[in-house]
Amino acid sequence: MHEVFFTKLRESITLTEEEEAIFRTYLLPKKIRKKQYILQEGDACKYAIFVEKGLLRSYTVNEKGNDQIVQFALEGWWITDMYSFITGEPARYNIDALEESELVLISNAALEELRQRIPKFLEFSFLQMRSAYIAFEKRLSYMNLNTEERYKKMVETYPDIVQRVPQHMIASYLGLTAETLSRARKQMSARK
Amino acid sequence: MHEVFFTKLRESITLTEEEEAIFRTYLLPKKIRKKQYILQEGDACKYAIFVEKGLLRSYTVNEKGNDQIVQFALEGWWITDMYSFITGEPARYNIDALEESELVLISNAALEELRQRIPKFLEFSFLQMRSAYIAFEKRLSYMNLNTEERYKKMVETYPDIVQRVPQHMIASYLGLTAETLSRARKQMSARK
DNA sequence: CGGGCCTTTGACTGGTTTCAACTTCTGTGG
DNA sequence: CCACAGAAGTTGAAACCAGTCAAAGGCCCG
Repeated sequence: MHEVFFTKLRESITLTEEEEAIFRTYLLPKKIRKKQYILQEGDACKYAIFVEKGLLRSYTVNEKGNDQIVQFALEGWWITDMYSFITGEPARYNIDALEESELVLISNAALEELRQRIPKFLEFSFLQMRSAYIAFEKRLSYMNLNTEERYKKMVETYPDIVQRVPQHMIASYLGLTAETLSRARKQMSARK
Repeated sequence: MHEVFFTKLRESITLTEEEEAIFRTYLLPKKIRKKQYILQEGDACKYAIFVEKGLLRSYTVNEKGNDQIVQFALEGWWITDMYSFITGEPARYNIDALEESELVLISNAALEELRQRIPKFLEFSFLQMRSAYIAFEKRLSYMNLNTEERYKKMVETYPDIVQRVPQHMIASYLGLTAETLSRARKQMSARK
């Protein structure tokens, strides 16, 4: 149970048996099917979601009715509407499953208690947040590249996501239309 | 000395006199003139920079020779090339002063020691990082808006920056050319 | 086998960039 | 204190890239 979760944790910090036991009392396992929502826009985002298995995405729907994918989350990744999660405001994102998935849910209160009770976990949280920050910074810098370069970066950074996700969702994640990405790919393969 | 720095700190956490004294031993004050570099692409980014007074920017120069502004930093803000700062890799950003500025520099080793010695500071760091993360997420979502909306968001989010920074730098920060922003502004004022 | 989703392709449109010229503003040195 | 050079902002015209709309073909799953 929660194997990936603890493996991931042990990569950065060492937990005693007691600490691990404390942890377990806060974790909420959950399985969801493909296309099932775990969060819908407007609801309060009560949980941070850790992906044990499967693949999720968060996205918003803009005025024109198009999805804009904010994030993907594979095995070992976290996903949530961070703002809603910590403020309690209604969520601006939807989160749903692109594959059948196994999740671990944790509430904000639980995380706060854990950070309090297990100082090493506070450190872990800091490091995680810092990595996420850097990833975002990188991604933002890619938004100035042209279509082709942007797609290339995506493929080299997250080859597994590109493989497992429909192409039009990759396009959405990159801020492109499905058509534009399709054409860019065609050109790339023609040149090669 | 370092007034803004400690004010900012005290907004989130309470420090004893000893703790504050410990802090001071790690801080490196520095004044720089307008247009002066504090970090250049290729050098290792040794310091996280806290702005006591003034205004800095970080930016990259792309293949075409255009600046791309990554971040601005006003009084009370942090700025650094986070990736270079924590890995020691050569920096990918330049950081320079847009106004005469007073800074506080801290090395990564110093921050690590401080987080170790003063647990409250670890918590502070976590919270700061989390806020920065949310800000980035928000900014990324604005990149899908059209020119006018993007500029409006900028004005409402950071009115002080818009006031103090040349317009073509705002354009760069928003991922636009100076000409496009100029035209958008003209249209906006014509309609009003 | 059929339906729905996904991808591709074409024609058209529109917004942004690019390049160049001109004006306005600003700061500096004579 | 004025003159001048450089930086910043504006405007126009042309080229280009991505978006939009529409349609067709492919593929997977029930």
